[in-house]
Amino acid sequence: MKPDTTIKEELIIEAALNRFIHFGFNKTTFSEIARDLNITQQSIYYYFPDKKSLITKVAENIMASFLEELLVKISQTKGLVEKLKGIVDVKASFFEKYFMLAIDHPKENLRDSDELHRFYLEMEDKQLAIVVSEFNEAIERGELKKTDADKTASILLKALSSMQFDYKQQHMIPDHNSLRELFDNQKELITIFISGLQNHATPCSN
Amino acid sequence: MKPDTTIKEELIIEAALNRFIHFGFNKTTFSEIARDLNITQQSIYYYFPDKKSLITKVAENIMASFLEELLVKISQTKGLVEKLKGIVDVKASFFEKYFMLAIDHPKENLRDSDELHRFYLEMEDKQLAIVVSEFNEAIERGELKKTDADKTASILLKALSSMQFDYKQQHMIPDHNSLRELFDNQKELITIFISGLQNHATPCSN
DNA sequence: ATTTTGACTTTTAAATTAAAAAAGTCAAAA
DNA sequence: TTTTGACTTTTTTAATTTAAAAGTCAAAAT
Repeated sequence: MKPDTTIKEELIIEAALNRFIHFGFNKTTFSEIARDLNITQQSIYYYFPDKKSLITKVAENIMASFLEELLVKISQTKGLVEKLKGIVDVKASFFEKYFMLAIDHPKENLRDSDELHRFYLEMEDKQLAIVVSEFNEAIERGELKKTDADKTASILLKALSSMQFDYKQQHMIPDHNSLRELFDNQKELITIFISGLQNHATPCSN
Repeated sequence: MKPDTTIKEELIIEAALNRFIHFGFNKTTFSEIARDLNITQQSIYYYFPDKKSLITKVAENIMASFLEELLVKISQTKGLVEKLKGIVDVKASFFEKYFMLAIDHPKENLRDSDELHRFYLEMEDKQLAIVVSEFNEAIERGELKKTDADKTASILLKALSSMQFDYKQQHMIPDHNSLRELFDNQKELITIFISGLQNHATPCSN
């Protein structure tokens, strides 16, 4: 049975997340979170030593559920291309839900804490690791010719990331249609890219 | 024979370019350019109505020589992949020379004039057009299977652009080695991508 | 004892203002 | 026709203030 502290902590995390989703990290204050919970802002300090640690905790939660969904999706699909497209789908749904955390307030955006930045890089690493392992499995299945999975996966991810949503060019809020187009392009790229790796593997080459 | 005005105009453009290369558009003033030419800043206004028009003129010159080099390079290489890699080379050399114009001063960077922005988009269009036409010619040569050249070229360029140098992440000045790695990655992507197109386009679905 | 809070200090961000520098104008001189 | 000195206007930058949020702590409440 959960101790009281843990429950309260989770309530705070939940309330914070709700604020963060709508207003971003920097535009959310402790007193706002506290007001939502009918407590005083000082109480939060009993559970979290500072704002950074609360933000980190929230980010960790999101990332964990992201990775979880990713793995579920991959396990539910067959074939390398379909698995990779599945990754795009998961990314798409998370982006639509949490893009405000990436955008935050336009001007503020660059000053994320070192911690958060380290975190972000860690995430990229994990994604890369997942894709690499899928590549290797595809090679074992004979679905893909032998390649330097590390290098190839890294190139693919970089290529996809370049297609990422650019919050500076667009008008603040990403609209559903251009996001859809973006993710469709990513999927198309995956198809061509993997086909390129397969080379003669297709049974119907002339 | 060139009239005097044209010569002087070109001198100003040249001097401005030299300043721009080192300090960017925003950190360069008319009086600095004038000082370099031993004239007063007001004289520049005789040739250019305002700063924007001088910048535009300089940018036009660079872009023109860029496109020129691009076409030369393409005409000198054989085979779609080699031509595309040639494009990367030209882009690389121009970037190394003119990256300051893209970076400018970090904070100032976002406020380029509308004109310059339109210009930039125009350049992207032209590049796309070139790649599309190379795709079509490759198809005619039988080097490539029939595809929607427009769409495919656009996906390739987007994928490549994502791999672009990100001046916010790095530490200001792009170092030669990481640029080299970047452009090598771009070339690798091109190889895989085109290879993918060569056996992908046929409707051989299972 | 654990948790919460009021009263407080410190830090950081936002707004205001003042000063400086650059952009741009124009009539007169070269 | 081209250049310049003397000028005004606009934009940047820096300095100052103000407000708000972050963070501390001892006392009160549960």
